[in-house]
Amino acid sequence: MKEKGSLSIEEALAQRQRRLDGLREQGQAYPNSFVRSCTLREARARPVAEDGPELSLAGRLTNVRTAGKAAFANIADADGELQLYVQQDAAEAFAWFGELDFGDVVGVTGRLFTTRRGELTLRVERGVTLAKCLQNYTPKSAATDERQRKRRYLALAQQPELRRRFAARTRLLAATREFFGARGFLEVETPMLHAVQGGAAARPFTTEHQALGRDYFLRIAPELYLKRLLVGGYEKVFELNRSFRNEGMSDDSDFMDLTAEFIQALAAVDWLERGADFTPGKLNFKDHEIDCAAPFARIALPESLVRRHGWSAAEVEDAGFLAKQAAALPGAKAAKAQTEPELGALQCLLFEKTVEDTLIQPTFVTDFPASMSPLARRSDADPTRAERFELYVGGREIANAFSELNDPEEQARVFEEQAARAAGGDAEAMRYDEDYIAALRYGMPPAAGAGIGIDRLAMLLLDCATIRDVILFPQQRPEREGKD
RNA sequence: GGGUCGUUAGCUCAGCUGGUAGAGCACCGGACUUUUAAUCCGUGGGUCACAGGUUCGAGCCCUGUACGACCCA
Repeated sequence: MKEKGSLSIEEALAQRQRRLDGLREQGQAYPNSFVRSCTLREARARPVAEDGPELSLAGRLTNVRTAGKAAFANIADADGELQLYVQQDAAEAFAWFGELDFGDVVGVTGRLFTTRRGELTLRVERGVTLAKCLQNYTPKSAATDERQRKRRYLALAQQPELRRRFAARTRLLAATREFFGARGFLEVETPMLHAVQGGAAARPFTTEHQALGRDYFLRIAPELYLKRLLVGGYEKVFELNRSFRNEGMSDDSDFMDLTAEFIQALAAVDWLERGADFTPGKLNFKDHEIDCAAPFARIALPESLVRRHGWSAAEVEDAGFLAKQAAALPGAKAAKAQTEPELGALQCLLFEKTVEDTLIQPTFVTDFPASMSPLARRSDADPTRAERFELYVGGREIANAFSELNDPEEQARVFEEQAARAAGGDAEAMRYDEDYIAALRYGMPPAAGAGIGIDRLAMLLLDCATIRDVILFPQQRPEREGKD
């Protein structure tokens, strides 16, 4: 089936198809299995001898170099790569090899030898096509970032370093579990579908339960369920799983958010701050070197505004003054802040808009307004403040921690305020959760808890500028059909 | 949702003042039995995102649409 001239992409795909048809005619084109002697990485440790044992190896064809009556090729498996050598003397294997295309998944059998240039190579005696690649597969041409995320499987197949990145992410998850496990925390799973919106300030996705005939929300946080478990007698629990937020996509947030949320009874928030000891030494993130070895900086939220803008301590506690400053900011939130000037909301807004980005080195931000912390315990010293901190690294919030509000009557009042905001049109406000109040009324021990944004932590550790680079299948608009 | 920029071969990109489409790599054919981003020789490959408009003539100018990137919301 020789062609004159070169092939258009359509013709090249048709040729792959014809070759598959040929395999079908010969028998099973998609063999049930292939028994390999070892992985390609393991093969590199095997003894090399022309009279040595036969090895059966498998992988995807990544490169071919023909040389007349012989050919060299490379195959790659999950974590290794090896060169193949096929020569015309092995007639059957040579003929089989001639029908291969880039990207085919193959199994080969032969003996190892070392080439003149010192490259460990398998001399192929027999070969079998395990899965024909019917798509264009051009390993030497780099695809765009966008395409790589949409066809992640293709990018993964062609880039071992990308596979290593996601393997590193998985190790981060395992390390997180080990960290909590070693400290006596029990991993739990709490509901993904919530009947009542709560646990965080965010707009949820809604869904419908057919049999129950009512709407549910994809959870925005597991927090209220973890606290129910403290009422149930557990003292240390954590959950490592996703929450879902119905918000715009950005470099910092996917709509799915992987968090490690944990809570410990009989602890206060300062325990959490002392516990942030599992970080590595120095990190390179974007253009910054981040030093995680030194003690983390610590600053009160209002003080951060003083330092950033040179405002006085009195001014940052003055809602009227802050409203004027907020009005100078672009955007709808600023406009909203003007119509509803609440001191805590203004402090948080200005912090978020003007300070957050500047917190490159690890920094604990404390003294969040109680009004913006509906599930946190108020400070005994200053009831306008919550016993809460957030950890910022690389200009992003990595963790949010606080002493838990366990007074059912105060929590009920807070829920009423939240419900009133919701009724006023605030889509992110919590709703009154009767069952949660009922649980608190049985008595929840004092406790402290936190949530760590694992996706963002992965960005830091792996030096990725966008969250889409640490999520295997990030949310994307669907690719248009008909394009290969 | 708003602003800016972009969309040309399978991939990455050129394309002048509006004058009938280019390169590298990939692919295909030929040579080569230890090559390795193999090398050498050769031939193809295009609805210039889509739809209109201006013009003797549009990849290029104008309008709209789709998709994407960045910034803002």
